[in-house]
Amino acid sequence: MPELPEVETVRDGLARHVLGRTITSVAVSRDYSVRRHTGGPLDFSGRLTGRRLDAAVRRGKFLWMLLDDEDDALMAHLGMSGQLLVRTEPVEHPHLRVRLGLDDDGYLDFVDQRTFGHLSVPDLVPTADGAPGGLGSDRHAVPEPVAHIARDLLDPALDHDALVAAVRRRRTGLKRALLDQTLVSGIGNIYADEGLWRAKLHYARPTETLRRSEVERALAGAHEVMTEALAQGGTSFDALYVNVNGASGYFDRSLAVYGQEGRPCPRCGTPIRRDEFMNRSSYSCPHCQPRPRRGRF
DNA sequence: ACCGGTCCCTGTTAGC
DNA sequence: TGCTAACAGGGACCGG
Repeated sequence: MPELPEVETVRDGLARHVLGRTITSVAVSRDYSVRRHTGGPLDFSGRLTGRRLDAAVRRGKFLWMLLDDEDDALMAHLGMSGQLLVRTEPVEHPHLRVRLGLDDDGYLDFVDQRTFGHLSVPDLVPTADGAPGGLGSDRHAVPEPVAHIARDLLDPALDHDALVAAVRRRRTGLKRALLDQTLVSGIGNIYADEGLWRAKLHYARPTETLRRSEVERALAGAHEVMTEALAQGGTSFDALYVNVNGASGYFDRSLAVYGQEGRPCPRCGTPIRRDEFMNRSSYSCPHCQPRPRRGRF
């Protein structure tokens, strides 16, 4: 599934391929894919037709394109299986949900197998801290639905010390905190597990008992995995999501614990364990990441 | 204000 | 072989 590095790759691809293009037509083939747009599918199409795509911006896994320097934007969340594909021809696709026709006779297609992703055209609101809304634009504004989403680890305007302090003020498990979008955005299940393994910390460590240095290690671990994934996967915009299941080459080669139940830990050889966690899975090394006596899940 | 549980979707895979 | 159930998971939402 697209995690932050993949979304950043898409953002970069949009910035290089469709910036400055004007939308000439909008076709919504699945209403559910625009369910977050308040005015419905017709309003969605109406608000986009004739608009120029001016900048591609990202915060966490939210992505948006500014429209004509005005106070709204085309916003996308790719969910688990969403893809934004730049086409020169109207290619048929079984999971095509929205197609934007562009004034260079090309297309921007939103393809989404599992339809957890969505598009909308929300209004922009000023950022609370007066800094740029995200990566890709200097404009101090974000789409309204993104206003409560925290900055991510790759954001230059992220207040790192404040984040560490906020995590330690929480009374929850460490992994829950890492996944909490209102604390820090863009860390998904895979990156949380991989980051915690690098930091040698168990996911259920209670946040209120963590040392500052331990929180910093956990964040550094997640940052490291993201940076490496970005460096390896960030070159081919069109080919990135050819595999619908989202398994990029990076994940095939580089995962230490995620999905590796029973396989040896790359560091110590102990078989990786899998636990039920928040109705999904957590993978960790029983030796490198000892379970706390009183864990918070 | 904070915290944790539930649900939304659909294609693939595992199991009977 | 054909069916069902489990699984993948970010974020909105809701109740405590």
